[in-house]
Amino acid sequence: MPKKAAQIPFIQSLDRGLTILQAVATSRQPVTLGELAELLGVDRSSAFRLAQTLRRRGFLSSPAGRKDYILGSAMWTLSRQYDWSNMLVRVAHQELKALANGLNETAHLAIREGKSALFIDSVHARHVIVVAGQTGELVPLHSTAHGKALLADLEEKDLRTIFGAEALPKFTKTTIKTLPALVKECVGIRERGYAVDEAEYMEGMRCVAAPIRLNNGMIVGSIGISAPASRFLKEHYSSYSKSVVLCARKIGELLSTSEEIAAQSA
Amino acid sequence: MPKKAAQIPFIQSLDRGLTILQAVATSRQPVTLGELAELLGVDRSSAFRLAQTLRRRGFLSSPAGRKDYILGSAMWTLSRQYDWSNMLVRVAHQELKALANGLNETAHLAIREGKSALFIDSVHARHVIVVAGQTGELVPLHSTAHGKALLADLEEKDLRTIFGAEALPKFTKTTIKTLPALVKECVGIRERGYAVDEAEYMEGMRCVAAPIRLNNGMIVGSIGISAPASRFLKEHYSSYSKSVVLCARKIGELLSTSEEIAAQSA
DNA sequence: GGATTTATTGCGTTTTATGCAAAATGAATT
DNA sequence: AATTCATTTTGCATAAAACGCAATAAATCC
Repeated sequence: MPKKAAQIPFIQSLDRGLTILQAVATSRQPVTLGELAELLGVDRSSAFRLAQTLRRRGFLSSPAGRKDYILGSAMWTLSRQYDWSNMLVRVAHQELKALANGLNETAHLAIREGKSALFIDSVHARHVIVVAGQTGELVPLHSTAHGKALLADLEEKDLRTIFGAEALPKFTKTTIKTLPALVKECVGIRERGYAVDEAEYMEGMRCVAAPIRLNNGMIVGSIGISAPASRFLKEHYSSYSKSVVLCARKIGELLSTSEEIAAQSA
Repeated sequence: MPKKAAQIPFIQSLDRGLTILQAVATSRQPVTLGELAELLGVDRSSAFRLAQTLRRRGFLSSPAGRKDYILGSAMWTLSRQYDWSNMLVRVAHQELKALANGLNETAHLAIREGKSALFIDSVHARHVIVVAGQTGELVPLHSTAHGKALLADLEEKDLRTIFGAEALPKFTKTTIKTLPALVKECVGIRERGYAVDEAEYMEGMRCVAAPIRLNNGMIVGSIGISAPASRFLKEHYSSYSKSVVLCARKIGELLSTSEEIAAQSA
């Protein structure tokens, strides 16, 4: 068999360590040494030394008095202190630009922050007066396309945790008023793949947004197009949403840089 | 380096890979190969292969068209899907028990979840009627000792993000009413190291809680003691708070299991 | 208390990670 | 466009380190 010349060099023991990390992270139970050894197909002693290395650095930890492994605080610290939004901006900016220029309207990139959606990047089309959504702006989750796209996967109980028992703040006639209505909206978004905003936050504004998903499905942000209803007509929804969904998918793929693993030989 | 002579076996290349991860995570800029090589004190080619291994697995990634490294989505996924509260319960339960038994009152462990504090574990003292705070209960952040302890490090703008512009929900006469008042309260908590609840959520209940911090200072949970004011007198604050703060610190140390594996003997 | 499982350590051997050097790539300068 | 300089990437021989084996220690189970 002709082997692909471009074999990515890789460090076995580091790779094994990462496998351990992922195994421990995805297991609901603490993971024992034996399980790790079997998973990697190596001797217990090897698994032991790998796990010890991870523990020394705080990437793994053991429940008090136990020998098996759980994730350590280093993982927690690392992921929390890292500026993920910055990474998202970097990766998505090109696509955002392409989207805005392709449709000649303003495109936004948003993430969830607390009980709001936060615009972390935007590209304004040329010759178009900017009407809304500066970078850095916080908007409600339940009354904007971006916000709803970010909520798309949540169940009723999760939504209740976020919004509590109070009535949802009302901004316009079309703002979603109740939690059950929001739940239904989320189902629709999951089915269609995108969310719309029919002047639900600002009068006279329309918006389409799609959730950006990692390859495991997790929603990490949203991308969308907004414009005054005078220019963004109802008949545009079909084509705009297609572009937005495609763009969101592309960004998701860019974020999930695990393509090369498939190219491996057995 | 005055590092403890470690008989702990460790895998060099895995350890180096972890160093890379941490370096990339703590850098605000993408990190170049040269920087990694220098940091590790190895040849560029070695750093290259380590970084490639991390990238293959999605732990690192490169900005579009660039060669330097940023954190990859695997880190994101891992830390998000892991059940951190479960880990916290495991690590803290012994201490929680000791605290409750030592003071003979109910002790709680809480984390922040959205705009609420969530009780994830509790130990009830013997012979004491349980009055509040079952595991799984959600309570407001601004009107409970646990909630305020969890907010302690936030600045005004962060608090505004969480609570929005609306008035803070009022539960009792003593509930904190305004955001500026909450900001001031947070400053006090940072100085004292603990938060108190003077019947701010439930009439007739007192509570002391302290933030649990990782060794880098990040608040990841809170621990505290609650009881009816009839039994938890004002003059108890001094001693109770001392115990609670100590307990929080101990849990924080247990979570930050960076080096002290040697201490786990016998 | 003995037996069985699981975790840990020591050691010789083989694998593998490494540094070197050279090739490719890319950026900057003229 | 040609040349330089810097950085990334590949090939390879060798030193180093990771590995499995086997022995020992610690836990767990009867």
